Order: sequence, then C-alpha cells, then structure tokens
Amino acid sequence: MNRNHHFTISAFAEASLLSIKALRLYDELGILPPALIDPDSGYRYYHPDQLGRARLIRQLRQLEMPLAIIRGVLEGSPAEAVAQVQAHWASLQQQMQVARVLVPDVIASLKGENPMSAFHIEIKTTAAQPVLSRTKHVYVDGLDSFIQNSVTELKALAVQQHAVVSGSPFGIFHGQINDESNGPLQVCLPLQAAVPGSDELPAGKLACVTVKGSECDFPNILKAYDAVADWITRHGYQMAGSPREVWHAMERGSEHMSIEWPFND
Amino acid sequence: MNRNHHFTISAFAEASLLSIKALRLYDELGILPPALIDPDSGYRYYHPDQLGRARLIRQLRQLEMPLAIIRGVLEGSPAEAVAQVQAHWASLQQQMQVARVLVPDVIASLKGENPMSAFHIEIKTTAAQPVLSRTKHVYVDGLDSFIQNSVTELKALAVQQHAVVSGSPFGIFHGQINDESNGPLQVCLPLQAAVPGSDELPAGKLACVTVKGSECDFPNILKAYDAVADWITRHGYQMAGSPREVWHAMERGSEHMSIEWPFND
DNA sequence: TCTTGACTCTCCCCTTTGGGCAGGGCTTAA
DNA sequence: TTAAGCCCTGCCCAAAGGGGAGAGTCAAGA
Repeated sequence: MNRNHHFTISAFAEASLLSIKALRLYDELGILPPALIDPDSGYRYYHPDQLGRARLIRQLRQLEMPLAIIRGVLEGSPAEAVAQVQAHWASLQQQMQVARVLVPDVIASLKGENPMSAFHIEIKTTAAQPVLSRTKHVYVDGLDSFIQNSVTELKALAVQQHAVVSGSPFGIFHGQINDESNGPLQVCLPLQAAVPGSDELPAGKLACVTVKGSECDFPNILKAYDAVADWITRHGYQMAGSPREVWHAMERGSEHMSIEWPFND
Repeated sequence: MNRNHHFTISAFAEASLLSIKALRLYDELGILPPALIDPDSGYRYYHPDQLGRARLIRQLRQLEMPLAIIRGVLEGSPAEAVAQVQAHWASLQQQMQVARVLVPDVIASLKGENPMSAFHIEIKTTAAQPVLSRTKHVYVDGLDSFIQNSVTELKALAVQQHAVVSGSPFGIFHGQINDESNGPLQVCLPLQAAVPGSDELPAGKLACVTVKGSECDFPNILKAYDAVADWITRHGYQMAGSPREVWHAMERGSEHMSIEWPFND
C-alpha cells in the first residue's frame, strides 16, 4: 500500500470518495495528475496532500460543474474560484426558477386543463411593412446586448435617412435562441415608407398576444408563444413564418411586449 | 409548405420550438413519429395536432427529464404522468438541497477556511472484532432496505447462535454507494466472541467522529467522512481500509451515528 | 420545361463524464 | 514458483443532440 507514503490508485479512490475511472480521467485531463508515476509500470501513486484537491473536485462535480470549468476554478486565484462557484450556483438557481414556473403548467396540461385560455388572442391584418433590420446569429448571453445595440443603431439610421418610424421595434426569431441554439434573430424597426436599405415584410394576418411584467421574463414568455401557436392550429390555420416579439416597453418593472405570429388560412 | 395541411419538418420545428435534429431523434426513438412519411422521398410531415405532444416534450426536456422517462410520461395515463413529473420535480429539489449545503462549504474551503475543524476526532484502538455480516452490491435506492433487513437478519442469527452482541450495528463501505456506484456494503453486527459463520475484523486504530440529527443526512454526512480522512492524512497517518458507519440510533429526529476509519502509522 | 436554390434525407463523427470489459503486465504473499 | 489481486492501456457504450458531407427532393421563376 505504501511506496514512500504514497497511495495506490485504489487507496486514493477510497480516501477521496472518487472512482478509479474518474481519477484516471482527471489525470488524463491534467486536473489531478498523480504525484508520482512509475516510469516502468505506469502505476499512478498519489500523495496525501492531493486529497484536498480531490475532495474539491468531487464536491464541484456533485454540483454538476463541468470539468472544463473546474479546471478554471483550480487554476485561478481563490477570489476567482469563489466567483466561478458563485456564478455556477446562480445558474443552478436560475434553472430551478425555470422549473418552478414550468412544473405547474406541465401538470395542469397533463390533467387536461388548458392554461392557454388565460391568454387573450387578437388578430391583426397588416399591410406590407417596410423595416430597417439587422440580422445575426446570437446565443442567449449575447441576446440583450445585440437587441439594445441594434435598436439604437437602427433608430440612428432612420434619423439619418429621414425615415419616419411607425411603431415599436421588434424581433423576428427565425430560429430558437438559447444556450445551444443561436437564432438567427432579425431586429426590426418599422417605417412609414420604404427608404434605401430597408426591407419589406409581406402583408398578412398576425395572431397576437400581449404580455406585461413578469410574464415577459424567460421562461414565462414561452407560454405566450405556445398560446399563440396553439390558437393558430386549433382554429385550423397554419403558421406562415417566424414569430415576432414586439418591444413596446422594456424598462424594469413595466415590461410590455406582444408576441405576434403570422398565419394564413 | 402544406401537403394536405401538414407541416414540413422545419415548419414544425419552428412552431414547436424544437430543433430539426431533435425532431428526427424523437422520431427515431418513437416518441414523436411524424403523422406521415412520404415513402418515396422519406420526407417527414407533421400534423398540427402533434404540436401539443411536441410542446410537452419540449417542456419536459427543459426540466432535464431524460427521454426514456418522457416516453413513460407520454404512454401512461394522465395520473401516472403527473406522478412521474412530480417525482422528477422532487428529485430536482433534492439535488438543489444538496447544492445548498455544499456551496457554502466549497466557498469556505476555497477561501482557506477550514470547516473540518468543526468536527471532533477521537482515536480508538480496537482488538480483533468478531462480527456477523452480510455483504452486497447495492445502489442508493436499495440501501436503506438492505441495511434494515440485514440488521434484523443478523440479530436473529445472533440469537439463534447464542452469541452476545457487543455494540451497535455498523456498515463498512468498501466502495461508494450512489446512483451510479454500488458499493459493496458490508453490514456488520459486532459480537463478544466468535461463533461459527462469524468473520473477524483485524485489530487496529480507528479515527472516529460522531454526528447527530441532520448531520447524519446525505450530503451532510460526507463532511464527516472528509473530516476524518483529512485528520488522518494531516497527522501523517495512512488510511488502512474502508470507512465504517456505526448506527447508534436511527430513529427519525434523533439520529446518532459515528464515522470510523481504520488507519496506521 | 428546365433550372436553381432551398429543403430534406441518411450516415458518420463529435461532445461530456465516466462505466465496463479484454488482454496483458506488476506485485506480493504463500 | 505460483496464484491472487492490482494496475495498465485501449476499446466500446451511454444521452441528447450538433455539425457536416453527399445525395435526393421540392417549388418557384425563366
């Protein structure tokens, strides 16, 4: 068991409450290399001082922190490490918040209740709409800043082109945007008349729902999308394009948006 | 876009907020097969009525429910489905409870504080100990019942063999026990003298810590293991075998156990 | 009717965190 | 010396898709 007071891999596994497989992996990834490797046999020998690091890794894994981030925690200063753990903890809590909202909905819909009916759907028939727009692939983390920047930029462009803005800015979600999927998102500013460089959205019908306050936050907002999609299909129509999110007001505490989805008969 | 009012895969992806890749996977797994597959081209066409199921799958995936369990939710009765969602929600909450306990510890130890010192370590020197025992590979879910049954069985065996029980029952964790790892666990009943069928644990020194109440619950109990392992190595000793958990009292509200770890110089 | 561009298909490889096993070497105690 | 127990590397596997190649399909404009 002892080779100059070193642990064999199985003894170290037992002491650290990690598995042998995990230890070999952490060696390979360089986040917990053994203190000593016999060059002849390739046997791994661990020093008792490595138990603290092993224990930390075990605890972070128990928090489902990815090894890539654990590496950062181990390499950074204590202050950075604490910050990363806290950031991870915050994301766990946020995921939990999502679940807290979602679970009652799922259970209600499994029971046959219909939470969609809580939303009031309106129909709008629109003429062709000239818009200035910016389109980009973006993940959730870059979403807010892309929207802010684009709206600011488009408003400036409208002024420069002497174009008259005819409504609230909105975004067309051509693909989902989340941690893994990145749109694209087309941020639009509606105009009274076309100008050079403007696009034109086709005329058509929109199914709309308006939400305010906390209903605008993720993941609650998905309920509004579902309600609109549900309404369209339940009335025998078909979706005809990507859904839009109209930003009437986005100040903290008084958010006000609409979800609008094109459809046809 | 419409082939007898069916969605193409990309239209359905957009309406359901799922990705095309996911839809193809759900088809392959049989949990969301398209309403129609063109036998010539292999193209998938979805019916609007399938949106509800798609939405449900999306929501359950957002709760990180595995597809295998989602299949069960979809196939079972509404009551069963609700029960499975609630069970999943309970496990999410439990995982969160683990994190709530672990995070402050991790942060404290990153800051260089030492929560181990909160435990009082005692040293015991034991003679060879005859025991009746039962050893088994078992996962967490079977843990409690295996312990209960084994202790009951061993006590009956002791009576039958006219052996005198000399202490509280305990378990030797030869390997970790959790969702993926299954021990083995050796449940032991200490005897005053050997009888036929009894084993003998070797004499030696034990580092011990006693915990009560909520400190006995997972994951808090891991802190006690860490504290003992830490004490042993910090004092220049080595662990000599697997840790033991002595069950002095296990009634709800008045749990009382010791963690004992053999070591040598 | 043909072409072109967008859409879709299948097939294969990649990710992450290990678990499980095979074949072979190492160590140690009897 | 031999057998048992450890340990090594290397390979395949899981879940839930993402990414891309190469080939076939669809629909709209010329």
